Amino acid sequence: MKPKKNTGQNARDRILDVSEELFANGSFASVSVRAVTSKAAVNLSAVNYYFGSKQGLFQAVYVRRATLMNHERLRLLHEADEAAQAQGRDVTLRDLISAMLTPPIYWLCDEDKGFSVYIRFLARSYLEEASDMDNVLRQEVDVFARFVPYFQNIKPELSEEDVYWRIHFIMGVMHHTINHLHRISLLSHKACKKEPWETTRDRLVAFCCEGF
Amino acid sequence: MKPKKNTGQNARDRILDVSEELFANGSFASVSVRAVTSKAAVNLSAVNYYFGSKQGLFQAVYVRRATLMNHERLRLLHEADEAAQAQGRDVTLRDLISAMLTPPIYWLCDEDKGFSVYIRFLARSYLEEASDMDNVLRQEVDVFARFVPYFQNIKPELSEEDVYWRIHFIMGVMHHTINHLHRISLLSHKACKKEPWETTRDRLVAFCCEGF
DNA sequence: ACCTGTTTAAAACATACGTTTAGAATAGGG
DNA sequence: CCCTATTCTAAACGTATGTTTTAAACAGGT
Repeated sequence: MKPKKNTGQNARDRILDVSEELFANGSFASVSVRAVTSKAAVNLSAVNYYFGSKQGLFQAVYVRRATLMNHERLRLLHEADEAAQAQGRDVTLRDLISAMLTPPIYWLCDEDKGFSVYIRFLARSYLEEASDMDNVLRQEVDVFARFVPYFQNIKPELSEEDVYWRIHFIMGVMHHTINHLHRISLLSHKACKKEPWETTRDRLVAFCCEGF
Repeated sequence: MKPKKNTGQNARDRILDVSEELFANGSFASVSVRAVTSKAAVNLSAVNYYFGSKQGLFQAVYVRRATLMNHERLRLLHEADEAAQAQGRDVTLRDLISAMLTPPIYWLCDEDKGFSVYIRFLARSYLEEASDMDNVLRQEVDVFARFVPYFQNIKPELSEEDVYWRIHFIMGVMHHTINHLHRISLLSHKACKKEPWETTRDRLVAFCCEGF
């Protein structure tokens, strides 16, 4: 009768949290429903009860926080846009790329919240053949489409195709960093140390700005 | 008694070819031994006979062509180095990055050979938790280590850490392109068309050169 | 032909999987 | 308190999994 019991950590949320983490570290097929339910300390059938199927659970994990990050990106874009207009200048390339990369990188390195896990989950999802991953991507695609006119305004000589290719490359740098930040030390023959997230973000933004 | 029967397509090779393709399109856990053997038209137990286990098969797929690509990279590096020395100049940034990216991108877009499949397999392997993937990566890491002095020679102001971060970013752009080339159209709102591999390579190299 | 090592075949094994079912426990409103 | 909808539990179902076993087929050398 009542719409929802939203008191702290009910079974549903616990399942989402746990499966978010497991899906972030392993592929869809490699994570079993039993692993999720046992780690979440709920009954095996809870997944099917709340989400219908394992696939339904996966999509629920995605949906839960997807819009937040993209809204944050658009918020940063508008913020930069208004600041630029106030000063009677154009938005800078750095503003745009920073607006795209700051939310995920900030969340990735923010160890307190569960967002860090979600970012890794998201990056991995890109490789998941889970049938409707194309639909899942569409939201992010639409957000980036909003950035395109700004890019073209700054670099009018670029075709739309050029812009999209460069955005594609930026996503590549971002995803790779998300997926392999934990072994950057190995990949660099121990040359790279742990550093604050702003430093990592700045490296990323600098590389992408120049590349663009 | 005889060392090996290398006549064309024996069962072992057929298994390797098929599983290479399946592992390129799906995660380790999502590809079943039965799917491999049935598609390869061999008996179910052939995988365990030849490779000991499913894991053994996966590593065998990796090992089969891993050294080739890295040798090709080093070959291009030496080629550029000698050409530069002959003209009494330094190797260019473009030479270095092109040497890293040309082999995988060329193979990726070469539809005749099975290498295209392998490149996608490789890119996906990076996300596989298959226990010793860190060892698997080491070979590629070692190859890139050979590039580092050249980069530092061109840009002496960069620390070793800086160089490795930039190489890391280049890998990101490359892997992302490999993994998502098939849906670049979707990601770009249909703005990006199919194009010859050299064009794609040049986009990549240009982006990475500027970013570096 | 015989022997020897290699390869293929069919069947079975034990376990893990996602999902379903039927019923008990729980909670809140009347 | 009773009623109803929701949540949770335990057990089972059918199937798919990786691997093992046993033996047959095959090949090449002597």
